[in-house]
Amino acid sequence: MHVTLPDGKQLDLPDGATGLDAATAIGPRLAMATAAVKVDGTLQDLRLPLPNGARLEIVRVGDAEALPVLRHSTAHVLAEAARHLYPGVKITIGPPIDNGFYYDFLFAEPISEDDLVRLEDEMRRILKTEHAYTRAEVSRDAARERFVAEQEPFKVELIDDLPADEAITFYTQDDFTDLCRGPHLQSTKPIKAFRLTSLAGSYWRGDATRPQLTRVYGTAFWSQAELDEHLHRIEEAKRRDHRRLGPQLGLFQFHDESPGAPFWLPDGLTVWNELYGHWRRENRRRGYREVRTPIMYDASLWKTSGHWDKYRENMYTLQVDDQDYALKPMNCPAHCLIFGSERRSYRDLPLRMNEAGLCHRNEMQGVLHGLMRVRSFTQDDAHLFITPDQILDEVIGVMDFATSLYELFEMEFRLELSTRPPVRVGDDAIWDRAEQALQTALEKRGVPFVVNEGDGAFYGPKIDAHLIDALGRSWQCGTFQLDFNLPERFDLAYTGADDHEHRPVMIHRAMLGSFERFIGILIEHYAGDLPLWLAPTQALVLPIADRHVANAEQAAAALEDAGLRSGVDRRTESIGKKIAEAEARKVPVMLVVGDREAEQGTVSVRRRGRRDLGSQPLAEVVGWMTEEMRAKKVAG
RNA sequence: GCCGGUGUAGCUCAGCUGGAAGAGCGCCCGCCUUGUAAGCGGGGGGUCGCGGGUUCGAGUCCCGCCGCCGGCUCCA
Repeated sequence: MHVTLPDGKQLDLPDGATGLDAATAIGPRLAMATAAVKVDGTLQDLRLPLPNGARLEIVRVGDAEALPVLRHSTAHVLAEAARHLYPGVKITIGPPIDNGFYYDFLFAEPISEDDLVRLEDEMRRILKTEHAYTRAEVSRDAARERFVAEQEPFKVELIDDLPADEAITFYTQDDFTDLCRGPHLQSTKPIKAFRLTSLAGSYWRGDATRPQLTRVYGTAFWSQAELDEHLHRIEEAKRRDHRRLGPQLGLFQFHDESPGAPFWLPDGLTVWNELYGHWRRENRRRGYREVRTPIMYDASLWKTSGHWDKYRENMYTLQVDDQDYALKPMNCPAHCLIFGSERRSYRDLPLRMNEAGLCHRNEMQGVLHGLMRVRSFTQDDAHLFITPDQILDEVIGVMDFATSLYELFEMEFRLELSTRPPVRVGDDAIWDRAEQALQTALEKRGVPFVVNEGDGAFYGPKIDAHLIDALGRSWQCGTFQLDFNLPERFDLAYTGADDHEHRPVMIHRAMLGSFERFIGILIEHYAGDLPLWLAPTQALVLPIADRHVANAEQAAAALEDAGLRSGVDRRTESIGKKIAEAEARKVPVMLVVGDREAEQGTVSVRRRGRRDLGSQPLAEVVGWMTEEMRAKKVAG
């Protein structure tokens, strides 16, 4: 048999040769450094036989591509350490994840963060000796027998649930054997730079009705330097955390008296209003008409919409005069009422209705997270009432709108398409059409996306857009959902060209997700250094000495007249201190005025994060600031 | 909601095995009148998250509740 190497050369090998055999044939040093192999582009264990004619690539120790292998192997050492230290612990699964790995255990007694140190020490002790990872294919009965004997019920359950045709493999290092698909390193030797980072609860198979496990998170890198850099990056990212920056910059705050509900302070509300202004102008430009609907409704509305049955635990309900009411968790039923309030013609469609709608959802206490997940938030919502023929054009329009917003802020996003679930409403013809439209819209944008088969809502397929926070956590912001259900429930109709009544299709659309969440992402994205057009104070005038205050106030007044948010630092402090504090407040433009400037009729310009840029007439400053604001530039 | 952690001055934090609540920054007052990242001196400020308990004595130990942090689950 033969395989093809990345340089195009063919390598002849005996039948049944493994990845490691191939590496050995190339050179013994390469064989020693092999972590895994890529067969036709997919990562595979180096112990597996190679298929004839495959494209083969050796992935070496030190390659970023093999990091998941290193981390997975490290997770096994963690499990071994846990077995040594806590006899009777039940092991479950321990996969590599984006920035590390975890292993879920069921401990007889709860463990705390102090135990992470003990576990790490035991791992280091194990790693003092090099242990080979050996792979063994075993029969289902033998595998089952082993874990029954070891009293590992979770492993037994995993084996029982494996498809009948799937081979069962064990990996062993030292005295520890785990049910595992692999791939793994040749030995523990490359495991040097690792750290157990945190402890968390998790549910067996993500099911809250099953036993709660203890998850130990860790990470591993090929070198200590890379590990240190990673840990350092996390520390840096914490500085960008909007929950720290927001209160520090006086943007918003939280109070115990209303958990999960942000209080917007004057500077934060300025950011909010600028964002809202941009959003509503863009909506109008793209043919949306803005509405505003109540936040409290009679329960009958939620019975019509289906929320009363399906979503009630998440809603705030209340009784007024013996009537059931609820605060709205979504705006769609309100918009359906508006649509249904008059006879609609096909000539009225698409009818695009947008609302910055204040919604309340009773989120579980443990999931609240700064501005990212709150109980009271303002969705940048819209509903498009359309004919089935308009699905494609409107989906393209919505995608275009949303991506233009993300691009304005130079933010990266990830798109996901969710298709029909097994249980659903609407006939297959319209699902075909809808899924096709979403896919076409995605392809037209030319951006990569992942497909989550069967993950759509029962009422229609959707596209979700995720943005990433400072710590790499992903938050769903954009969501574009087709809906065949609500128009039915609200008995919505339009008169077609044929003079018959037809059912419209609805598109639910949020792009920012909510103003709260998006501003949270913005703060982290810019590390608080908001672009000029969003900055609460755009220019701060800094008098050198008290005698320059009047001059400074004139300058600030002129800036205000030009529509620029400005202020004066009137305190009797050194200019160095005033600058230091303006920098800390993230003010984009600092204008210094002293004797020289008074004489010349200028101001000295300093931009955030930069040095003295020299003096200019104030009119010139107003000119470029106005232009920068109009163009919504992200950096000056 | 669940698991683990955590809560001390406006902020960041120290406070050992229970024995008179502290520091730096901010704030207030005074001096300095200042040229591009923090001038000097003085002063005020705390029901130690809340409620019980143990103790001669609790910031410290125990129990309950609340908030926050890291996750699980869910979602904008």
